Amino acid sequence: MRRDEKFSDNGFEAWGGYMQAKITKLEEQFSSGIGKADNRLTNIFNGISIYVNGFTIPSADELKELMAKHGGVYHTYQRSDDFVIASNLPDTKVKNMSLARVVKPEWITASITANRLLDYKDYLLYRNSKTQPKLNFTHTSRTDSFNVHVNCERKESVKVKETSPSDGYQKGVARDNHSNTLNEPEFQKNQPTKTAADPNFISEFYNNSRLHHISQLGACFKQYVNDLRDESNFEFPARNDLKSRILAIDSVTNHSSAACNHLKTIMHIDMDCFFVSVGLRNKPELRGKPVAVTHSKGGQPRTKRPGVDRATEFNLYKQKQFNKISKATGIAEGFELKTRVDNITDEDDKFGSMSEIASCSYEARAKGVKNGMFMGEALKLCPDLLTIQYDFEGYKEVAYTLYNTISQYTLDIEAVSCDEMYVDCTELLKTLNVSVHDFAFALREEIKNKTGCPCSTGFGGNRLQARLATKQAKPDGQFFLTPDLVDEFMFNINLRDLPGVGRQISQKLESLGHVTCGSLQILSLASLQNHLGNKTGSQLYDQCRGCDAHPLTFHTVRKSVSAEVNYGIRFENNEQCEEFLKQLSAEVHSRMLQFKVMGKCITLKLLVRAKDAPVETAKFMGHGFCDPINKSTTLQNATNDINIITKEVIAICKKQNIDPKELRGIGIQITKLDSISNKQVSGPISKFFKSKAIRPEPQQNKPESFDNVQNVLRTDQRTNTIPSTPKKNKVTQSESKSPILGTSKYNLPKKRGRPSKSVKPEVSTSKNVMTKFLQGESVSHDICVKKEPVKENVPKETCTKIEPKPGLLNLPWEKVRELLRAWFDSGQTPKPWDVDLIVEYLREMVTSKNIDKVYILVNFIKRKITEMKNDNWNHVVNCVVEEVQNAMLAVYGKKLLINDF
DNA sequence: ATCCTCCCCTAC
DNA sequence: TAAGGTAGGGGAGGAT
Repeated sequence: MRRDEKFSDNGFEAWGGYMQAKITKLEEQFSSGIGKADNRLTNIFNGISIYVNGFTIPSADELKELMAKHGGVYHTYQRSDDFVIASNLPDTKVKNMSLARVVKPEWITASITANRLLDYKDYLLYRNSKTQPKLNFTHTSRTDSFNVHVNCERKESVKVKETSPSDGYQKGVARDNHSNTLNEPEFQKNQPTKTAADPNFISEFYNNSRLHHISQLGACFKQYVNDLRDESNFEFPARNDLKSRILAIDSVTNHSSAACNHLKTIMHIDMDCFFVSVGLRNKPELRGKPVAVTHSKGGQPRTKRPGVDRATEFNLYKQKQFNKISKATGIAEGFELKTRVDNITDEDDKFGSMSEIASCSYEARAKGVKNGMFMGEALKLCPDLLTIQYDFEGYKEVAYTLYNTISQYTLDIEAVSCDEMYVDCTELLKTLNVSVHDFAFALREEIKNKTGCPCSTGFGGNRLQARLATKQAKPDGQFFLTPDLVDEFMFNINLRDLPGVGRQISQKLESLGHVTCGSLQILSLASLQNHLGNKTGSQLYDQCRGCDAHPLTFHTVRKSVSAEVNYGIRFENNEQCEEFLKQLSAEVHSRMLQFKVMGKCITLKLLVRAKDAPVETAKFMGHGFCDPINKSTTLQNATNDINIITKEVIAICKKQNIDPKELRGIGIQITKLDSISNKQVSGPISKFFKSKAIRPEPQQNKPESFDNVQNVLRTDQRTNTIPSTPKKNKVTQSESKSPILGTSKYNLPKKRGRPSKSVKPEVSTSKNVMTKFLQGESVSHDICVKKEPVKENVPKETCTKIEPKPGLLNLPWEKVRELLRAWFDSGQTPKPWDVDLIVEYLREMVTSKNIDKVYILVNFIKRKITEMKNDNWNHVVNCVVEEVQNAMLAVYGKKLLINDF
């Protein structure tokens, strides 16, 4: 039923009929069996609807029955004689219902967003009010949605009366573990959306934040590559399979191997419009159409919020941007700035949405839509743009599959993000003895089959070339930028497309008259450096010629941990602000535990509404035009103590003397990190042999990857970081390998996997003890200290030589590395006897001609110690290397290849 | 010269 | 409505 006519003041009755029509339509949809009942009910009712008795709508029981009939758990609530509330969302939404009981006429607000619930809430306010506000009804035929605008002065802000726990809802109401918040004051200022003053804001916000997910997932895969390289024996049996698949390709090229044997071949691989591709896996009917992933559902106009002044706010952005460029280049006029707010209209226009597009399909890109663009502008460019929801679980799943696919062929991987990586294919291509094109074809095919998503690959002699090649290859293609092509290829590349050249630098260069690489090649190195600084200048000088000296980094070391929220920050008073700082500190603290780091430097980042900026932001709940404030404290010692962090952060904040009402963004960053295990005491290697005997039941703890899982799979509950669930004991190592999917609902068949080493039963027992022991070792410091000291810790200085000298030879060799890692992480000065133990082990490996393992171990040791940058340890490397080379010369007459790190 | 601190910029 | 996070590199300018 469509209602294009404007409603009069008695429109509520008609609206009751309208809702009835919706219910009827809903029933039709159910009987025709389209989609899932849950979704549709949510869409139609939008969480909650209030029905006023007297209209031709179902009674409470009828409604309950109706909803129950269509599946899902729905609850109805008889709230009073006047009306019935129905909800399919238990608990949190239930809180809203008490509103109906605390209606007072003076609470009517000046302008009310009119989505279902609020329509009727406001109706109720209206009904009880004496002021008789003027009502405007609008109906959007495009989305078939219905808005009501209540035009009335607000007399005072809403205060909600707290109800007693037994009051206000029936028995049998489903509650989840947040039920204690059921009767908390809920309805602030008649605002439908939570602000940061709400107790669950942080987790809810992070659950919905695309940038948060991108960032966390990216970090997760960097760690994953670290872990894989640490644990790997660098054997890649799956290569055989790949090779046979390549040979089976019909058009396999007959020239073998890479074009340039002596040069490196770098591959860059990137999923095509990742979020969209993942979203379309189950929506084949949308393929080939312009699709975007965004929170916005479409082009329905929003109700104007009072106080919003988009023109003023956008001008401020633009002016600031202009000032920056002209200051940097000395050019004061004559260039035109384009910003992404240029094409945004007012809120109540259908092109006024400021929801950001996370990813859009190539069909949408063809019309000019870009990632990061606001929905309003995108709709102008592409009126038939379709939107789909985020699927954060799906992204993890696909990304994990991508990484596992590549890593079964090589671990020379630099993880860029969840959908993108560089791979050094030099050795792989040489071993396979296939052409770049055939390799790329087979690989892309495999990824497409496994994930259902297309990807593109670019190849070149360095990371820059590979990356630009990928851009050329997209979508769903591959491109090999061979050396003979480089010069011509580079000439036409847009400067903006160079990695590292963003908005500021490209605008600067443009104002200097350069848009393409070819053009920039005219500039001298000195002149570039003059404009952009030393490093940036020389990097750009190289880049525009297709050169890039940066090697891939396969192993990353985290340098900072931070958490920030620049959305929904609207505080009434200092208490709310302080409470939020506490919560954010807790978030940072939990991440520090997860990454096992402590930090020395604490930075508080604040966004404060700029003086001239409108109080209401153009973007709903956004931060608007702000002045940034960053203040930091450096502590004496590194810490991960939540109390210290909280205290410092609150102290810094107070010092700034900022009106909490003006705050729009808050972040906490910890830098100058130390690995937490560096703070441990006692030498793990020697200790292990002792502890095996005297420690019957070692502490158990989940493997590190579970932290990642917990954190990344975060749904609503904030997990403490070191839980010990009995079930997790049983998780095998191979299961826990996935940083993402290890625990849970995804029981993806584990296709990846090194051939398991044959392990004898008794060794297996010791392995178990060992594993647990080492995990116990890596429990974070602040937990350790609270526990009763473990026996071995007591005589730590006398924890000397291993008495019944067992040697490392009895251990499975991959365990040796675990042991080594624990040793490196012990934070102690290395003991000579431990060094002897290693040397003896390596000598033995050389004599028994286990060179591949010696190679891995020695390089592992060298890399680890190089990373430590600790002089005490450097001599260990020298000693080990020297002894190993001596043995090598003795046995083989040659030295072992040792890498530089 | 080299380091530290406070930014700005870029990338996903 | 909307969910504008997070990590790393590097420049400017002052302290050592």
